[in-house]
Amino acid sequence: MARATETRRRTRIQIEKEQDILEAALSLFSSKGFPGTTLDEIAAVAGMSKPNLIYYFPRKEDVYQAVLNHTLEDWLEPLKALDPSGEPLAEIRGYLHRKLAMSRSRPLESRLFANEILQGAPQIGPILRGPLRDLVADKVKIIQGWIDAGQLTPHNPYHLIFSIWATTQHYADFDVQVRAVMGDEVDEATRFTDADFFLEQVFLRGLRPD
Amino acid sequence: MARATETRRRTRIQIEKEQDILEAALSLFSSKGFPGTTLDEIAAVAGMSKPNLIYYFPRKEDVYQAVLNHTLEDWLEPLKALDPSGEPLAEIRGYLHRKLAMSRSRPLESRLFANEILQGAPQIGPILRGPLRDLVADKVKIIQGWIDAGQLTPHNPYHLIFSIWATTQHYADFDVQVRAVMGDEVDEATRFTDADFFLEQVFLRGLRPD
DNA sequence: CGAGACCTTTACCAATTGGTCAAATCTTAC
DNA sequence: GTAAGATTTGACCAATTGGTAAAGGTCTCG
Repeated sequence: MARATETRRRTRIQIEKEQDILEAALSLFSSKGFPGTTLDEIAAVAGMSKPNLIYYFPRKEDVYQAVLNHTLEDWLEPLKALDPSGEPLAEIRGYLHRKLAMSRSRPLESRLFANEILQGAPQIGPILRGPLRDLVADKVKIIQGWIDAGQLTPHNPYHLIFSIWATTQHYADFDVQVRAVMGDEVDEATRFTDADFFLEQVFLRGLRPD
Repeated sequence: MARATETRRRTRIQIEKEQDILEAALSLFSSKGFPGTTLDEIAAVAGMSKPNLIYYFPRKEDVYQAVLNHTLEDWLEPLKALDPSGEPLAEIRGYLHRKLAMSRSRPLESRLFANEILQGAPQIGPILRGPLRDLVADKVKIIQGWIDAGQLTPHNPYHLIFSIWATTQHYADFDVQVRAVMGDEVDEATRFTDADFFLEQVFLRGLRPD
């Protein structure tokens, strides 16, 4: 046995192949969801036979779980970087900016999570109710502090965070719709530049105290 | 033959059973996606045998297509109701309100579309690029008119519409995450009231001209 | 009522899918 | 170089799935 999770030191081949598998799986799971993706497809995209894939990840769920975990850390990074000692409006603008940049650079990851959550978060439910919840609670406290200090217009910080998630991820998750509605003549750079400008304007004007 | 789409007048039983099927299918497709839903499940929830289900909808895709079509009209209604002759900020507040109310009253429909678009809109792609695109273009023109008249802060109306879609649908599509993060002690009414208040504040402050 | 259309089900099927197994091949550390 | 361990694959399997066939039961309308 040479399972990925084994205590035994990981082989060169093991590292490479697992990487190939995770890449293939991300691309498939993110666009077709868990039930819509087959092991045969993943194996084909990863350039190996199905039994070989199963040699590295014994069950389909293991592949999926691995892809989720592999992505999760990066996903929380933008929010973690919100700095309590920074200037409130600048911090929020920074967060907005990082999150939107993430939607542009990592749309597959965004859609992977969107799929997972849409289906009721069967795998990452505990993470949402644990680490994510704690992280958000922490940042909410920071934002509330800014509000109490009169540096932001009073509002419910939870909904501010949800709104930032929603608006920024929209450009990754609903990319097909955005392009269908705007027309393909609007290129990616323009789309994201305009979105950034719009969101910054609305949120900053909306939050700046009188 | 007694196909749903036949020119023959529809039977009482036909109407009832098709309704049962569409309800069952909506509930399943919206939470498990197209590939994750089986005909056996739909039939079971609809209270009939699989061949009986197939009698009404010969192929799985037909059921899915029917659910989508059945929902589509209602889905576009809130945006259609945006009135060119109304007061700009009141119209936008009204739209925001209707759309959020929709997320609350029809979360299954919201998740159905989210699933469909996430997977690349294989079925409703043409609708997005046709009727939806035209409808949005029309409303964008109206909003642009308000901007030109100095009644709204200058911005790109496309992104305003996307932001309203994103923020309001978030409470339906990512309901599991919202509840996980806020904790279940925050009840639905509070959640939606607070969201409504927050969104209204941010968007109206963000759009009101100086 | 009764005939014809409509509805429903049991039994079945071929294809796909996640996963197993044993044998063959390749790597690596000595 | 070689042996032990790691990797890879072809052949295979049971379960599930979308869908068919045929025959029995039910509704409706004159």
